[in-house]
Amino acid sequence: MMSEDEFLTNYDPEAFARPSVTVDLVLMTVRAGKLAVLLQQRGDHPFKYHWALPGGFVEIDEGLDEAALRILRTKAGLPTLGWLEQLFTFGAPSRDPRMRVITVAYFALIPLAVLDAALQSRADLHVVNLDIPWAGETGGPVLARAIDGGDLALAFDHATILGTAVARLRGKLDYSPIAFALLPELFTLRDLQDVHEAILSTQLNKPAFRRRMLDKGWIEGTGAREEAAAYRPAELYRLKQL
Amino acid sequence: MMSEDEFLTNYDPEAFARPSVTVDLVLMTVRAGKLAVLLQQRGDHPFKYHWALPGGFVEIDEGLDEAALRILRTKAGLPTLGWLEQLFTFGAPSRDPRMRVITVAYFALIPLAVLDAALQSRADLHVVNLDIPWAGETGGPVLARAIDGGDLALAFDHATILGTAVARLRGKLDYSPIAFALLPELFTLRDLQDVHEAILSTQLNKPAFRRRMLDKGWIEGTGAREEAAAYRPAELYRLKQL
DNA sequence: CTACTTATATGTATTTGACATATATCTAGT
DNA sequence: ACTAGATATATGTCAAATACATATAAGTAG
Repeated sequence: MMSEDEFLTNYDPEAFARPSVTVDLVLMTVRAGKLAVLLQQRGDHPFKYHWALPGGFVEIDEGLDEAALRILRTKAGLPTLGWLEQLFTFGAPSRDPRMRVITVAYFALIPLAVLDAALQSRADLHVVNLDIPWAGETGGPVLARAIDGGDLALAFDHATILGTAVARLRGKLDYSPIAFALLPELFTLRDLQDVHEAILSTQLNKPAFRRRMLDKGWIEGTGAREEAAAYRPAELYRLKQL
Repeated sequence: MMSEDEFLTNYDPEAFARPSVTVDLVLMTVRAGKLAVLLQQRGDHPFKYHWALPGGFVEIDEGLDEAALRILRTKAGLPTLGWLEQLFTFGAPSRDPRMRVITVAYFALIPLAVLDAALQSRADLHVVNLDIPWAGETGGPVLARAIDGGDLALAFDHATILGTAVARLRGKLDYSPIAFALLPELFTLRDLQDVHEAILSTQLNKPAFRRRMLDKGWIEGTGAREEAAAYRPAELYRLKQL
């Protein structure tokens, strides 16, 4: 019997069937107090007219993070962004009916304003609301909702990928500065709380939230105040630079 | 220009060079109060005589978890075990000098006694102590230490993979029942504390640890006591079944 | 100038975890 | 038997974190 090392040494890359490897991008934002995600509607079989995450093949000389950034650039015209991390790798043999595709899912966050600006010229891409039928970090698939509240069919295992992304986002929310990737450079504490509430789908106590955020030491006041507020304007904060 | 969908539909699996996909297994245990991992010494180039994680190719019709379980079985003769989860996917183009290999790392835990029993007939596999040169969940590569304290050279990017595994283990320790995968069915609270201290590389306060563990509601006393204790024998606990 | 609304600050109770100390119970030896 | 020694187990207290309630401040709109 051949050892692993011998096998590797004599391995002929063409000798065995190999899976394709793709990167799929879960690009999330908060819109009107709800989590939303960037999807494109498929025009061909399989899953014709279903909604899918933007994705693409990993090239032979390209790293995974690199591939994710390339897809972000070419698919959505987005330059740099605040948050991008590897999420999970999905590789069930049947997840794509055409052939074996293993996909490394990535997880990105961007403020709605930036995303909308980049999508001006991209009619194929849509920002779709998420409906999360579980609380906390329970996990499980999520639903995508059209503007009229209708349930949008998701392609492949993308409902599961989206569920994993939401669970990751919720889990990291209070021990990492992940929420700031969804806010502009200057923001009020109410803005920050709105983002947290959208992600968690819960109401938070205001004074407790304020103290918690200020105690973490991530943010600093600017002295400036928001403008065009209907009532007392709040102070603008910014993320502290290391 | 071809759309993504058109491209996928017309995609010829043989047309483009594709990466190989492997699964690498970080099988950890606690030995004499220290974290240790299962490694094998390579006999051929590249990284001849360096130490490597057990791993193997993902077959074309095989899921990722399935591949990890197969490698666990064939590499180490281990049947079922308490904990197995996907860790992270490593895909730098240069990580294997021979060809492009993307590896999905898995993370497994097993009590030392079970591991030792399975390794009786496997002279190529060794359980090696880990030396973690950072505190908490800082992250970064780790070192492998021979019995005499010498530094063992690790193959490929396996020092980084091991570092990721340690960070994951530490991070999950107090919000998931992960430590019990390193203990036999019956254990004392001191046994449990020893496992925690080995993983965290810190000393823990005994009464606080006891109360914390009992309050979590994961374990239940059996009424039985340990035998052959030098002094007062402690009660044996077991993990509650749902 | 007043009413209204929201920002900001503070007071207090509950909970969680840390450390110190006390009590109980076993073995080993006299 | 009894005692000493060591460890298991229990409790007491304190500090930090968090939640909710309430008070005060500061702006806009009439």
